[in-house]
Amino acid sequence: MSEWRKLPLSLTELCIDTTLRCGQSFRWQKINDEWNCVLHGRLLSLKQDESFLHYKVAWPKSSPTSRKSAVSPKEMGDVDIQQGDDTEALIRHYFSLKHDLAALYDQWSESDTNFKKKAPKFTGIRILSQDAWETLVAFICSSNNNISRISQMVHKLCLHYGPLIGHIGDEAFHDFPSPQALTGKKVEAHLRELGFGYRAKYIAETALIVSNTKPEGWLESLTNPENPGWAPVSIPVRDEPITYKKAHEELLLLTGVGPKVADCVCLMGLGWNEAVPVDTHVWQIAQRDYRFGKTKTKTFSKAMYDSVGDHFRQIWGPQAGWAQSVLFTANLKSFSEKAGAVSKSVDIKVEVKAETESEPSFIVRHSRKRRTTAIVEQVKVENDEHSDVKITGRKRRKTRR
DNA sequence: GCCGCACCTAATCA
DNA sequence: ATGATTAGGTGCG
Repeated sequence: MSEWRKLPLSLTELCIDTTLRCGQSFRWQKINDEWNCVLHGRLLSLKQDESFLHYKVAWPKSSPTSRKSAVSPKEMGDVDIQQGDDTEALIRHYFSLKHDLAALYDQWSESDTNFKKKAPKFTGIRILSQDAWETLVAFICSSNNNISRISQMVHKLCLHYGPLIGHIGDEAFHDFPSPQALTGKKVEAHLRELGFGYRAKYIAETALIVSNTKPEGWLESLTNPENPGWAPVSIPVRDEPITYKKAHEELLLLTGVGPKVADCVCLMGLGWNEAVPVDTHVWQIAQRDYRFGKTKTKTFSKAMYDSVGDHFRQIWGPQAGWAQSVLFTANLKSFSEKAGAVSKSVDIKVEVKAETESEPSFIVRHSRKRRTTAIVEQVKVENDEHSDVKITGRKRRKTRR
């Protein structure tokens, strides 16, 4: 393993402790004070202080034969002499360091008072630029699931199907398996045994589709050209230039990929910064803090999904996905000061809005020209979350009914 | 297009 | 203690 190297970086620009735990990547392991993960064929260790990100690398002794595409021959060839340079570039790419995070926080705070209020306690949260295939599979695992179990599942995928890269102590570290590695006949049954549940089928089928029915580099061809990926893959030429909408749409054709998973892949794996994955948490945030009302129906329709994303893109602009991840993290139980310290929102009564309030309501437009169903009504919320009541003492509790 | 339901699993809640 | 609910949803009818 190389010696420690360092990169000047403030905690405001990047906080790895938050960014690596907030449900973007499920593969980093914290051992003592160091974060470890295999990235593009090498074992990377990170630690951070106020002014620097420290890193070191370990390459496998013999090149892994199981995954040629993971590491280019060129990289493997001269790692001995220039691994340091290459790895710094990888880190800058992985953490999307080309974007000025402080400037973005300022911008979002200016256009959104709720963001301005929540963000100061959650600085340094960035969107990672992860491998598209890994992001796709990890988020197929995420449906109806929690971070802890998703992490276990992803770990099992690497352990059983990914190339071994190195050890830390007696712990083995594997890279993420290629699509081809997951196309075996017994993969679905095996994954079920490993506790993947109904997601076993989604993963096996998606691996088959990507590996056998799509041209080489198809997934990568959905990448935002402004934010190219790391791995040097040759990308098939497209008829039309790729757009966020098009990438999203193509991902939906895969098994186990709905709008939410597609947006996770767009945002964290394909460089589409405007993608806003709307999950149960983000829906809660939209209802509690952005005047989306409660709905009569139990399930969340595609129209509602699009409506929430569009609203946030309107407020936060072309990097809406980045802003979303900050509020998302602020809303995660595991990140609130103490479990239960987060006040619950007041129960909102929703009646179909009778009065024409000054506030616009959210209207869902059908794909054609008719504006029809008002699915999401704005609602008057007296949200003391937003009031200027100051509570200095201990946990505050909201009024319950 | 919308809606409700089943789906694997494990932890947490009432 | 045990059933319901929740956890970063999706496919199907």
